[in-house]
Amino acid sequence: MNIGEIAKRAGVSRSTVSYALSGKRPVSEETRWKIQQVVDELGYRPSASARALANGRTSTIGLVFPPAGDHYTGMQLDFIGSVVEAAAAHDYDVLLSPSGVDSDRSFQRLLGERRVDGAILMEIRLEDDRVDHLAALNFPSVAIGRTAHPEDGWWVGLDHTELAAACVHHLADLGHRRVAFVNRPEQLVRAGYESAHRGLDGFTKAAAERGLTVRTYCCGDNAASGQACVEQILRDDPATTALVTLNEAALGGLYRGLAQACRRVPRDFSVTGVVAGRWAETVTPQLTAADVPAAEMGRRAVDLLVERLDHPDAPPRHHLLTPPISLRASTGPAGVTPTADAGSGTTA
Amino acid sequence: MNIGEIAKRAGVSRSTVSYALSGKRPVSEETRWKIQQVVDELGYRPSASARALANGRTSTIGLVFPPAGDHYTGMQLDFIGSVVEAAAAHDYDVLLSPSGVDSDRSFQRLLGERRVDGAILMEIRLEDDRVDHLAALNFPSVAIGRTAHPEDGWWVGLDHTELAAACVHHLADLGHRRVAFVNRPEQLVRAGYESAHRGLDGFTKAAAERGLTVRTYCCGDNAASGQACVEQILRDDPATTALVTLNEAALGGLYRGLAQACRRVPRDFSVTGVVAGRWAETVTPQLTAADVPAAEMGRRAVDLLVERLDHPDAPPRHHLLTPPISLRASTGPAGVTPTADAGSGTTA
DNA sequence: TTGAAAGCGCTACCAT
DNA sequence: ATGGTAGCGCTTTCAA
Repeated sequence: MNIGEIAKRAGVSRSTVSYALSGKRPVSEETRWKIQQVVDELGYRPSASARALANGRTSTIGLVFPPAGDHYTGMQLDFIGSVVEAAAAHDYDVLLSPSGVDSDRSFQRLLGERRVDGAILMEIRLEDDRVDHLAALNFPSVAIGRTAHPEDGWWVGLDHTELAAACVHHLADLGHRRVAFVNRPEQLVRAGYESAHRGLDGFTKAAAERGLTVRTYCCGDNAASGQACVEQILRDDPATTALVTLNEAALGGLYRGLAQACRRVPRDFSVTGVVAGRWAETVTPQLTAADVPAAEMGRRAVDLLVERLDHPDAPPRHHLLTPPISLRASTGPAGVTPTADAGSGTTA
Repeated sequence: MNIGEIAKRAGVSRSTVSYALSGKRPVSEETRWKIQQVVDELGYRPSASARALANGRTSTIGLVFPPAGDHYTGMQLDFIGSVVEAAAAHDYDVLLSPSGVDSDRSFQRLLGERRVDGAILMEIRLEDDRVDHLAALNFPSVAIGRTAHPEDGWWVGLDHTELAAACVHHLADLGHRRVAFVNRPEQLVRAGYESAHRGLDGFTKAAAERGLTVRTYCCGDNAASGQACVEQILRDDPATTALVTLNEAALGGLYRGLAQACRRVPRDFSVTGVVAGRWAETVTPQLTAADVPAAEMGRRAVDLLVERLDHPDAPPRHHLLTPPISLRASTGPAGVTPTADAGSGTTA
């Protein structure tokens, strides 16, 4: 059933039906009522394809996120959820595109076939061909994260440098002198992931500033890798008393590794990092961490995109967030020097 | 740029360009080459809206999942991820719709405006108006989960009854006599969530069969609720020595509650349930559980849907999965009767 | 092997 | 306040 059918039954022209429904032109009370009557009776809804073709807008935004290498992290889930709900609030639907790079089929479809009015990009790299490509096309998009050249882009990001530094200062204030850094997987670091690089930077600089002895590690996005990573850390330097991590998915494994090495948290060993709040609260003891405000970021990204869609020539806007560290239960004062054999007691 | 432009530059008609691109009609080698040349040069891609309007297919499938009440669980993430990737493999895009019920705006848009060729439904209720509605319309869809009347539907589901029963038998075999059941939030149970109901059924029947003393609880989808739930369990019956849970998101809190009540897992207390594998592995000790094969289920759902889209009159198909329990480290023989004061030692 | 043209269902301009 | 109609860009019949 189409608009012509409605027009016929209501005894008016198709354009009148269109206007009555869109409200883009005044329609007499009586006519409007008659049309609404027919529409309700038949349960008519205009075809999205036809409308998109006619007015050039799809009322859909694309959400571009990388294909699961290993799998997805909880934070990604939070982003997806918040973006979808924020978009729904603006009456936009969300089309998912698992694309890590510019050349992915799905990404090309999104843009080339004009399936969406705008896009939100996740998992930004410092040099990101997707961002560059969209910028070159002046295609409306907002990044969750920022590249090495964020000046004139649209994005909402986290100040990972600052956050990682805050973690270091927190630990240093507690007296820790030998601290490890647990990053995302090496593959992602090599790919230039923003959070991994800026986080590492912030950690390294702050540690130097405080005169700490540090070691840095990459770690797979899963519990087993986290456990292995802790074993490696304690093997490399049994005197390590704390760690900072960006790797949410490894967190459970990090805790397990510590437990098996008989390092009690936070008595013998402090753990902190940058992690979405609700995941920080699932571990015991709960993680003291800079809480990634994923829901807020997703919402803001959508708001920014909608603004950009409504005002094609608006100047670039962005939000850089620096959430505070939430003090929970995983950090404490550095105790007496841990005995070396506590470290060597690690089980395989 | 449109197909007419390509036709002009290639010196052929628009229909020839269309056929050259779709391959639905033979085109001379020479002509095809010329067209491809122009297409590549201009980077032409046909408009998805125009194509959808012309041939009635959007090459998009809808993924309907409930709006985050509290938030999303890890399992939901796994489903979303696997559905998106499986769809991409079939060259379908995925449109997300956060709709709990039939009447949600987003759900109505999906169907009424014909934005998608078919849909995959998550979080099925025993009586689910979305499923009924789609069935009545004969709209191609596949449910992840099954209603109370699954006979002639398309779905891929988990045998929660069997799975929960298997957990009970496992515990009973280990000598546990007093076992608690930790379900999803009461709100979801009331709404009729399939997994919550069938799981509870399976638990109850198997426990009766084995002559166990049981108590059942509802629990919010987060760590704090899990912790509170364990406290309640030990308060209600300090002699409880094991629990079965379907509540993945509460798992960390369950463990924490146990730790704070000084019940060591698995020495003093056994924990098991139905949980996606990778989440079972993030807790310490790792959870012995029936692993929800989320990735496989998502993939199968897409395969089923694509089959249904390709063969509109194919008879209903479905998959009922019963994954085995993966023995990890959270269950053990029931020990000596726990002392009552271990329970009363619970902190608030 | 190719072309012409009639839609697909809607929007929005131009009339009245 | 309303109607007629020309597109939007593609697919697909019908003809040649």
